[in-house]
Amino acid sequence: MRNVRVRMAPSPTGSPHVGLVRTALYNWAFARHHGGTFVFRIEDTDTARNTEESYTAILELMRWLGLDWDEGPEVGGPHAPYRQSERSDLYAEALDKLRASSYTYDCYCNNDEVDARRKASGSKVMGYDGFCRELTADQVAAFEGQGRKPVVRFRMPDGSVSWDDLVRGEITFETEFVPDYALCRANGEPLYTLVNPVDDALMEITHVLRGEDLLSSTPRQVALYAALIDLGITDFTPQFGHLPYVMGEGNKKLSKRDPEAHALAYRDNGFLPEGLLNYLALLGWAIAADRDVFTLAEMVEKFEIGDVNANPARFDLKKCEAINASHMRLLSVEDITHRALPFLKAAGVVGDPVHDADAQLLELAMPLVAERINKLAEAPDMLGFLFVDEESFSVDPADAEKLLDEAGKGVVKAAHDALVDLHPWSTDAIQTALQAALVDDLGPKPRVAFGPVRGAVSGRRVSPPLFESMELLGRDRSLGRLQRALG
RNA sequence: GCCCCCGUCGUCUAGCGGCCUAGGACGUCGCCCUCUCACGGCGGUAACGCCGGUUCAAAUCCGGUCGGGGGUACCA
Repeated sequence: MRNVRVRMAPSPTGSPHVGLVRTALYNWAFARHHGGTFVFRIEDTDTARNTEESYTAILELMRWLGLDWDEGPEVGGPHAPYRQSERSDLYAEALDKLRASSYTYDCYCNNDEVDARRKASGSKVMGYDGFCRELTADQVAAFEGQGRKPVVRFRMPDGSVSWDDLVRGEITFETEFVPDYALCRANGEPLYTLVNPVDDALMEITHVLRGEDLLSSTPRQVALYAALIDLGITDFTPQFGHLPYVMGEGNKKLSKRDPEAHALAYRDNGFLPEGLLNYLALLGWAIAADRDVFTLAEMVEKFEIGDVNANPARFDLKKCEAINASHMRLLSVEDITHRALPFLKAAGVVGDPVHDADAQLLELAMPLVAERINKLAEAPDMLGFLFVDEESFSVDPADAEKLLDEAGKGVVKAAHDALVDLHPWSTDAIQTALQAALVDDLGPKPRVAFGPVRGAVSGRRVSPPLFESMELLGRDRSLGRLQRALG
């Protein structure tokens, strides 16, 4: 078999979509599994819709995910450049060859004329009717005389076109239902229909793994490939595999309007790239009957395109979070600390750069929270109370109301009294003292007894373990906060 | 309308003729653990769209039907 070469070819329009990530992942995993080449190409021929922001976001996304490409923007390669906007001469050349052949013809029709003819003929096929297929020189002269500029149309062959889809098996289209299509605009600008197959051919792409939405354009490409081969532009047709959609709520494709659709938002919300990727991999593929959590390396080892499911998958944020949480559990405390740092800095929990004292405290505190957060972005809320200045410290108003009523204050007072002369100030000693003072003497259930203390000290109803937290906070600050809660 | 794709628990899936009174995961419900939360443990809930056919035997193969999705551009 020829060396595997696959590509991801996004259009830089809008904010990158999770469906794009899934497609990129499958291509990447396929390439890595087969020891092939992963090409990254930017399809920015539609100048009206492309933006530089989107282009930058896609690169940033790929880098964050760790889906490295062997050829493409910023890394170059033998088929550079990899942005279609910089490859115009290549398309012009291919178009010239096509135009000089009988595979295409110049077409002078406009939409209204085509519509009118269809209405008159009663044809059920919607697209172009082939009117200009056999124009005489006189007819061409007449159109030119009217100042019309032609588009170049590909002449679909008679009969049928079929291919063995890598995920769906044999697919056949009768070409009577696949109208002749334009390869470029009348102003000469090449269209996707030309540019995409030509680049795949030039870049020697062997397997085209793309979204199901391109399924119906595949017969056109297969037919075009025959022409490209005949014209010596390439010498083989790639294999195609059409991946199922990633759906949103209801029965529609996950759209850019859905917040879950935006890939970079997962990074900003504290997801791990390995968590997102693992979840997305599950949308259409399974590593085993009884396993959901795996590493990228394991995926590379096991990924077969033939195992990909053909039916569309609904995106489920809950499961995505659960898979992410599993990956959090796989990380060392040091790793989580390192990765949570940007979130802690952004929230102002620690400074940037981090002071030595904060770094030390973080090292002690992180083990307490690492296993109780499911996303990195949850770290600041859990840790903030340890780092905040006493002047800025405050108890969450809603939690204060629940925890620090009259009874709660009684508990806090008792806790303060029990701890004021405590030595040493250690987790064990604090726990023993509070247990004796609050539970054994006053009698309430532990959860009732420790709640108000937790609120007074951490400022929240939910916090890292109380006694450990108080040890880290130190005697003065702990007692001070208890005192404050009483006032 | 026409063409194409798809159809297993609420969701993602395993299943590729007998191992299936259909397995796992998320969700959900109950219980346990417990200083809160999270983790963890145990148990429950819940699916082969429908109708025919092939076969000793069908979730698995075939046909039809219904349902969902996509395409039908001088968008990609």
